[in-house]
Amino acid sequence: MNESTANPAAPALNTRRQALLEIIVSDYIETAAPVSSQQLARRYELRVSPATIRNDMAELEEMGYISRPHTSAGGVPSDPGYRFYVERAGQRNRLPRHFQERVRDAIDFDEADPAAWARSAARVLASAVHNLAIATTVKRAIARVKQVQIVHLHDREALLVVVMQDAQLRQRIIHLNSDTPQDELTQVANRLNQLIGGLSTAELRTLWDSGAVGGHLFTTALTETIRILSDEERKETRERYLNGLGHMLSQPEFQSGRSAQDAAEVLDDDSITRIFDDSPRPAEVRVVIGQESHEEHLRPYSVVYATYGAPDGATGVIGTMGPTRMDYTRSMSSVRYLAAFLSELVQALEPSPQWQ
Amino acid sequence: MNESTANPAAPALNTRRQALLEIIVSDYIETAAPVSSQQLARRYELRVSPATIRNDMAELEEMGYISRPHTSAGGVPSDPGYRFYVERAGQRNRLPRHFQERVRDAIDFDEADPAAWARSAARVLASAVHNLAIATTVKRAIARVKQVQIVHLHDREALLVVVMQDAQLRQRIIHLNSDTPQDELTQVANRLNQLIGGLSTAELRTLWDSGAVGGHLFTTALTETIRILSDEERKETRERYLNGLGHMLSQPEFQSGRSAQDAAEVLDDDSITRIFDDSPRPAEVRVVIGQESHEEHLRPYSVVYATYGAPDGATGVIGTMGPTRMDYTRSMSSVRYLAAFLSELVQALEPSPQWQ
DNA sequence: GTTAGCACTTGAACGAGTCGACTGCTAATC
DNA sequence: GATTAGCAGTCGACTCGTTCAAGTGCTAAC
Repeated sequence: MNESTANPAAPALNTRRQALLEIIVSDYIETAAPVSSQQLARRYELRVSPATIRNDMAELEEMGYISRPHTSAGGVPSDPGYRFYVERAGQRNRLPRHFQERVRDAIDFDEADPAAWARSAARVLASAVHNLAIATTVKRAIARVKQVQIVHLHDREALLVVVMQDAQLRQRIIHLNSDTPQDELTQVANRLNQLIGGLSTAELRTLWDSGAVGGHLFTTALTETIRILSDEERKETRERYLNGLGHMLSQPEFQSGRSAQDAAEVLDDDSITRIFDDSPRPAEVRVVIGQESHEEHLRPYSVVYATYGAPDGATGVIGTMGPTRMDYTRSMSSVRYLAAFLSELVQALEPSPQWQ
Repeated sequence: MNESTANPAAPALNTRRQALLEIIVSDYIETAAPVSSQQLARRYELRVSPATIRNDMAELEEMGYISRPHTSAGGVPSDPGYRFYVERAGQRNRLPRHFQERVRDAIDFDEADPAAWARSAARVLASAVHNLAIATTVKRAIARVKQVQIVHLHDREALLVVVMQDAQLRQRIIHLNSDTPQDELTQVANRLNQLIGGLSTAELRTLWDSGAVGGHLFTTALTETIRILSDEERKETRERYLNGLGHMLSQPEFQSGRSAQDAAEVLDDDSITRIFDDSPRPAEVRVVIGQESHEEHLRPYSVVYATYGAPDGATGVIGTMGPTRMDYTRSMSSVRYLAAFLSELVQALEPSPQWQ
């Protein structure tokens, strides 16, 4: 990205002030203390005096990029300041040390278990960015059945297992007319499989409407399969894995003032998941800074997240949440890398086109 | 339970002091403020003067049941004081209002998904006791396979789905010699099922050692099935669902002093799960109070938990964690009820004896 | 064994005073 | 016109002393 690219939405700033703003944001991200003109002059080779910096900072404050806790205090970036920083420096790659190795060690491909992948990914991400991390399992917008299986439980109950196109499993209990031996259940399942393999919910409904073949058990299994698929499309069935709230609460903003309780409540409600609903296309990392969020509860925080999965296939979300003073470059790099990594794994579970 | 039953491990107390101690503990649980002799005299009909209460409280302090934040402050129960209270009042049934209805509304039997049950149970429990709640899915000490299924993915990869005796599903990717059509995969699965239905890990190993029938695919599937089962027995595969950290952090002990960060870190590490390892037999509710815990990190908290599931079958754990000043009677009642409720659900998934 | 009375202890709340860090402004300088 | 030195002014953080109310511990009387 070109150094001189300015945030299009923001009022123009001369080059020195742009550079200064970037330094202020990055210094504040690092130290968590309001940055003063003197410190800036001392720590960075700016070749101007503190007084000049003060003038520039007054200008930045005027334009809304920074604010001051009180009259005689240093500058603290405001949301537009962070936004400027993200647009300007967000594409830089700053993975934490040994991040790739850590990811590879933590995630076991052969498990074939998107839930386990998501859990591990959240753990690695949380410890890399020192904030809360969230990963969801995957889900397709359009569910297709691949195969079903009916397993005898006891008396008049059996377990219907549905393997979906993206290799995810779902199960329901079905109630039978009479106690039926496993052989017969398997027969019905096989017959069903020949008819419904690869079908979507809509196609299954058509089949059902056509009053298809088969007795009571066949019909029940078909009905329940349809119900599972439509639940799958309607409900948010993706499992969420959270990790690293402790990391986040160790940030200085929670030591005094900021309520840890509010942060904890975010875990239990669905604000985060709702943010994720508006998911970017794969490979794009999205950043929502403080007040930019539509979710009331998330206003005090920033969220960095990305979609992973197969294009037009099963997708999940991975991201991190923390105070607006978070290390955006590191967070974006880590999220980008993990999303790409998980995408590869998930795509390996997708059926290849010729078997579709 | 007889009112005069004293905690066997504790030094003897006359009846009035026992009653006083119970009142002190229950008052402190309710108000979270050190209880003074005057308040006790005013609020409860004790028929003695504050001075007498002071003498009794001095005795209770001497014996370690209560302590004082500072010289001129009221009494606060210490761990043995809570223990006394739990032994004396723990069996009383004090379910929160409409608790049964809330449980029934929240938990959907037909989903047949122990993970969904555990998630809902944790949510209901957390909001009932206003503390952190934890529920795990179930797991058998000895894993048995019920049925397997092999589903084509693409090229040389297939998905091995294992339905276990307790209706739980596990999956792994298996690598094939050559791209094999679904029909053939199903055939192998059927052949396998006739041999291995109901077998334990040990029995599967014997079968494998006998150099059983079948080609490469058959052997691979058998090997991976064995691996899944032994992982199941070796690893802690139970999924944990946590809920209500926000409730817990709203308790007054976290408003000032007590670190919310420490509490949050408990979520990420395995202290709680390790406590659960020492699981009581079903129907027994276990209470671990503060310093009684073997887990360093859990010392500042109390945990109330119970095992649920089928006797000698699949078991999980449900419990709640909070500051030592928690409502033990309510917590124990709620946990007891939920454990019984979940046990019923899980037992419905167990195979009936004749099909074993 | 119980109670009244009283001296004593202690934390919490409040306000005044001090200190240090930093800014904003003005006037001089490049 | 931009930059800089110098300086008065502002504000939070910290400390110290005071006051106040709550509650105990002890003693002597009942």
